[in-house]
Amino acid sequence: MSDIRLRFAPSPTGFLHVGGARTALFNYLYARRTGGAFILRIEDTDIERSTEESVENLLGSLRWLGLDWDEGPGKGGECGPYFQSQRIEIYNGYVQKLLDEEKCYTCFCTDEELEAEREEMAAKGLPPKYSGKCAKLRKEEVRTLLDSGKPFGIRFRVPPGEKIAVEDLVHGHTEFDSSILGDFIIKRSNGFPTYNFTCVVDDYLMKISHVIRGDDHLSNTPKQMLIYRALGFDTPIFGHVSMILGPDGSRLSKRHGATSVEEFRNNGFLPEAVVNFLSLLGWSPPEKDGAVKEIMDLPEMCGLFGFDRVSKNPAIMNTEKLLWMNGMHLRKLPGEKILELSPSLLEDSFIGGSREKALKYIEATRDYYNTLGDVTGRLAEFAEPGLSKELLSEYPPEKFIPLLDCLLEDIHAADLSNMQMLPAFFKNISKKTGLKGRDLYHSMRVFLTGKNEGPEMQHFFFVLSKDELSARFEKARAVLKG
RNA sequence: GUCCCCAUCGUCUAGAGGUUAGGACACAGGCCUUUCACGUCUGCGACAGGGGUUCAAUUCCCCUUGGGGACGCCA
Repeated sequence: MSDIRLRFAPSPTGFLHVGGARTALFNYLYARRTGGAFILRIEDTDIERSTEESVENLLGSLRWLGLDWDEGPGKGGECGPYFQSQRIEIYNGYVQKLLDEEKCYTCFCTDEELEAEREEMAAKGLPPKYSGKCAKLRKEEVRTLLDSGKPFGIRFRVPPGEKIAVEDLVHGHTEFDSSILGDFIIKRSNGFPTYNFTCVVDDYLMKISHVIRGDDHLSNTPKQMLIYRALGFDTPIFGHVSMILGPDGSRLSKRHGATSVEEFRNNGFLPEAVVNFLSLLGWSPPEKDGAVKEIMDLPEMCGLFGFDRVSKNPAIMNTEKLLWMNGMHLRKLPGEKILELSPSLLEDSFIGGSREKALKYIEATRDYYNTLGDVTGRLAEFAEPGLSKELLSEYPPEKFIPLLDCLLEDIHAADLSNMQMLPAFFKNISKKTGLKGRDLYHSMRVFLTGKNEGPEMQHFFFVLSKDELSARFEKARAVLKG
């Protein structure tokens, strides 16, 4: 195994978002591509918002997508624990180190004070950064406040006027000036350290070589660089992947419809399609023989992925293409697999619990599938129709009763077990009755299904048993005879 | 407001100074076909605007505009 180590570090405060899923995917792909390790770390330092259910959901979504991790929850690993909430002692040690070196300080400001300060800055048209008030506190003052039991947080002392350069894998060279940064909290008054601090400590301790995350963290990076410096850690390679936006170009949110992996799963999408679709949001596979192969499975993507082809632009989520792509993946699946994914198919009254019939039905209708929901969506077309005189009014008895007679006679001896045999069967019926084209096929469709459209006629003869075919044709004959 | 990022068809994107600006989804039409779908073919459709640099800019630089992000004791 190489020294390349990547991680996905979500906070368990909700479902796995498509943006997060894609970040996880890019990390996974690069790790697999390079023979490195893919680590999952749960960033649950916000005890207010982190929930156990979110953790379970996150893990479930990741597993469903097929993004298996080498180290992390349920897997263990040398750099654990992988829940930040279990690493508080570790962070405290580093906070103390910084405190001893006076690279951070205690802050006694209350939320109200900070809020007032921000408003004041905003009113003056200044960037709302912390004034550094508590940085000026004398040791004795701090002592007194501490003794009085006043709550306090720990702030990182940002050195002013420093240039902070980030060489980003996707954005290239980016520079920040530390002066735009206010001293920021690295440890809350409730004792829990904050993201920018834990992230640095863990990425270092877990020997992360590449930090691949969302664009929204780009402006956090200078803060983290400062912490790396203060702690004397080497910095990893950064790569900031663009955001995924909603159809209106704004940040993706609930009002944009399905945005979580969970929802796509529930809506009949396949993990291979979701992963495939997400991979193409911000990455393009290299051309091969002048063409791009867009439909890929995870191993194929692993073989092709690289940050040289990751785009800087934010991407708007287009569900239409996902739908198409899902169909591509779904239609490729063997019938058994589709049946396994659509267990309710067996409960249908037409299928009657018969695996054999279900598989025949799948073979006959698979070209119509885009989502798993479409699998059962065609059943109504196979159900026994309620035929009436009005429905069959287009079909004069003198012309079509001979057809039904002929069908009823020939069905028994015919081999309907193979769809390839059916064109010959129909040809023979056509020859005997003199009916062809629409007269022949459309009438059979209506007699059999009571509908004007649906799968090809041969599919019905393939799926329906001879008894069912006979029964339906007999019924149609009875209605025609009136 | 300040700082950072981004800017090619409606959408995802290829392009890395000279291309009829390519592909995919969607859309329209043709073919296949009893219908719909699948498949296939064709069409529609873009370099945000303005300045530079250059013999030559979609491509490099600057400005504007637009979008996004950060400026939290959220991550």
